[in-house]
Amino acid sequence: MASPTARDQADWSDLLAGDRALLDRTSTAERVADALRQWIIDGRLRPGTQLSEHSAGKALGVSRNTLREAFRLLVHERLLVHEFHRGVFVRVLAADDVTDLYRTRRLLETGAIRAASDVPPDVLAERLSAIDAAITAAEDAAVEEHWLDVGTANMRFHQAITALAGSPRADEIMQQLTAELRLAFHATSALRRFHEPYIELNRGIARLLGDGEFGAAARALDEYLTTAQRQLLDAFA
Amino acid sequence: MASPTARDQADWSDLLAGDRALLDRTSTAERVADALRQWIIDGRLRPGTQLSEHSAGKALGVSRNTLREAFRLLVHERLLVHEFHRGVFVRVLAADDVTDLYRTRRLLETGAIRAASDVPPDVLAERLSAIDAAITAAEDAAVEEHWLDVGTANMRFHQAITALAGSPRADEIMQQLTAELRLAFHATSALRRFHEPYIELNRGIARLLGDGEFGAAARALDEYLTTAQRQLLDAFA
DNA sequence: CCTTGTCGGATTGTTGAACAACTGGCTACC
DNA sequence: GGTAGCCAGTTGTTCAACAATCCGACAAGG
Repeated sequence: MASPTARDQADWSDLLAGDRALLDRTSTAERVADALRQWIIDGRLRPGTQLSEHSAGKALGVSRNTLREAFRLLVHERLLVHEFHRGVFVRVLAADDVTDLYRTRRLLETGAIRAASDVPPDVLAERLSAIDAAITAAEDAAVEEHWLDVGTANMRFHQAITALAGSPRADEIMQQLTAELRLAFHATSALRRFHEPYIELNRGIARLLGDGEFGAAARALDEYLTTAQRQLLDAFA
Repeated sequence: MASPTARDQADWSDLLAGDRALLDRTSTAERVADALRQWIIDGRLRPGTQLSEHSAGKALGVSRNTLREAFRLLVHERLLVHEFHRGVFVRVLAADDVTDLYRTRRLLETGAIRAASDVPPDVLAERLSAIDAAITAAEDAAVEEHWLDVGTANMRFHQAITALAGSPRADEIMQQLTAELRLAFHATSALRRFHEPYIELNRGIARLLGDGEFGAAARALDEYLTTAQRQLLDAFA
């Protein structure tokens, strides 16, 4: 049917298609949004601070129009709020927001665990190892007392839990939720050791998952989230 | 404490605060996005069609920059796709997308039903009545053979199911998912009677919910979604 | 026949300037 | 003390321009 050369070419295009995203193919507005998002997630932009179009545009070296496109993206991700004719501000979470964030996470994460029972064994093993890797990263960061990295690794743990469902959309939603949750962490600045006690709990959940105890793992995670939520809400007051 | 006049004024501001949104307080870009979103949801803009900045801007009477802001929003909602230096197109769903949409819906909807057992009775009754209302609307539209309205009511049913969780974020996610799903319906144009058989199933689920049989309702919905997914995927081929 | 090089029109990406609309604070006035 | 009006600064939106890129057409070459 196909000559050898033709098959080779097909292989090329398959391989190349994966790297298409690497060839910049990204607008200035998106790169600006990426930068701002990282600044917010890292806590370098405190909740409540206003981002004036003029100064932010000059600082980043982009025009006002481009900056506004980037703002739209981040507003849509709830990291910024837009008040008409007043400007954009880094979002300040209310207690209600924290409650709802945990409610939504509970929905997604426990659901993903329940869905894990239908995942074929080899794929499941791969996803479980991603969970383990996140826990290990958290442990390593903890011994070095890099609490910000512990937080990052902990977020990755929860994203890996969500990834059990194997749904790109669920993954993206979860990523957005965790980014939003960072706003809460940074709002309550005194939480340097907030994440530490959860590392051990994470291990326990991972162990249950490894044993195929999906129901028990879901219940444990549910309880876990309730505790974390309460603790964060307490820190709010 | 407060003088009568002061209390009157407080009443005013409370009442007025509800109407604040009516006083435009919304940017042109958002209104443009709303319009385009409705056009896509209604199927007046077919998947795959390109939206050129020049002609769309002239048609809607807005500048190119404003239009681009609106495009960003809809791209973020996955209703449009943006190809660098090529333009924006109404999204064309692949079979994978349909699968993932149903996967995510299953996560959210069955999770919401499970969460319903913790909702206080009076609030629960209110939310269940919203579900009933959606079903009734679908039945009414069915007898008049307005199949597009049946689809809309059916979407509202599933949003009402999700609303059992009482999470604004989950509600918004679900709203986005249903909008995205419309793309699939319109891509397979031959589905005029696609929604009809589900009305009865919806009734059955609502009955189970009313009886407090949350586990059974979740299982029924899960099965329901599996069937619907298969049927839609078949229509894709 | 198929591939490759080249060209020109059309569209998008991005910028800067301009003006209208609005906000927030200041002042003067009662 | 409160209120109306004014004013500087910011945002909302448009417009025009230019650079970068895409796409189809057409020609050249194997």
